[in-house]
Amino acid sequence: MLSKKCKYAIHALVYLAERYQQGPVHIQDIAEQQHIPKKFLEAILLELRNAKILHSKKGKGGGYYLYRKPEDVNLMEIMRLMDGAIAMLPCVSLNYYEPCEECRDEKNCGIRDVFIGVRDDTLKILSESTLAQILERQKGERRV
Amino acid sequence: MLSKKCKYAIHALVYLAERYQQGPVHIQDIAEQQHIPKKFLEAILLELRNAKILHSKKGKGGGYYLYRKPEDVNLMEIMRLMDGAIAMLPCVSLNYYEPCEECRDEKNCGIRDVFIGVRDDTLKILSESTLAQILERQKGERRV
DNA sequence: TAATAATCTATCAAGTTTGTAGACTAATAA
DNA sequence: TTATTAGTCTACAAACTTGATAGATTATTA
Repeated sequence: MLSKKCKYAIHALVYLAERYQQGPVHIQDIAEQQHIPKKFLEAILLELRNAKILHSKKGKGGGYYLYRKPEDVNLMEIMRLMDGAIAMLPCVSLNYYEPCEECRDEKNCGIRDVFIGVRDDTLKILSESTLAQILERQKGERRV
Repeated sequence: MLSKKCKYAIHALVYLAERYQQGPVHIQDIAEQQHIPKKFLEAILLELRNAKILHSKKGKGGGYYLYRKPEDVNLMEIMRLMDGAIAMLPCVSLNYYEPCEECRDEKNCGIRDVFIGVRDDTLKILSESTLAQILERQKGERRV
């Protein structure tokens, strides 16, 4: 399950993607519209800023805005940033690999094979799911 | 990530699948061989028993044994039993559905669509991954 | 009926997640 | 230059979840 932190991050980013190239949006605004505790959101936005996904502007008229194009930000990256590994087992994680304590013979582990498959399918979808795509789908569905 | 509980369950079941139709195996044996805290394992096996995946026999010469054939026990069922929902968002879970607090318009949610895709791919693999298959792969790989 | 091994209840320690408070810093506009 | 605005940073705490343990009880079998 995604953490609340990660869900908040995704919602905030979609919100900012809708306002791409329309100047800085301030935290308060995002927090209220997306029902996210402001102080918690601050920490999240800061992380996204450090990851070069967002930029910020201080002072009056300041706020956060998307640094990259909405088509260049995908859910794989966001989820790794917020929640860490996407894989279901540490021993199949690409970015957060750790050997399984239980496992004494990783190469001959039949369980591992299953989760390599799950990981690959999951990463494929998540890496192809960009903010632009999410916006596109929402608009598309609204017309129905 | 899978919980330790779930990993323990899978390992214990694979262990019992290797000893299918060879009489009851007692907890102590499984716990030692798979390096699982005995008392914790007790609770896990009990749950698996209540789910009709295992049976048990009390008294001397007693223990646990697989109730169904190894090809009739898949990881989807085990994971749901141990960890609950497999989906990454409550609003796309088939067995543990809950509306997302954040979401005000579930049908037009572009985020949701992504995770429906992830869920479907994941469930497909997990439901096809049976204890028999896991054993098969391990044996196959050992020959190499 | 003694020994064995599963069953049940209760509890606890540790870690993680979520949320809050307040001081500090940079930018802007008057 | 100064007041105001709004992001930045540090620290913390409540709530929840996970992982693990202890001990009494019950059923079975030799």
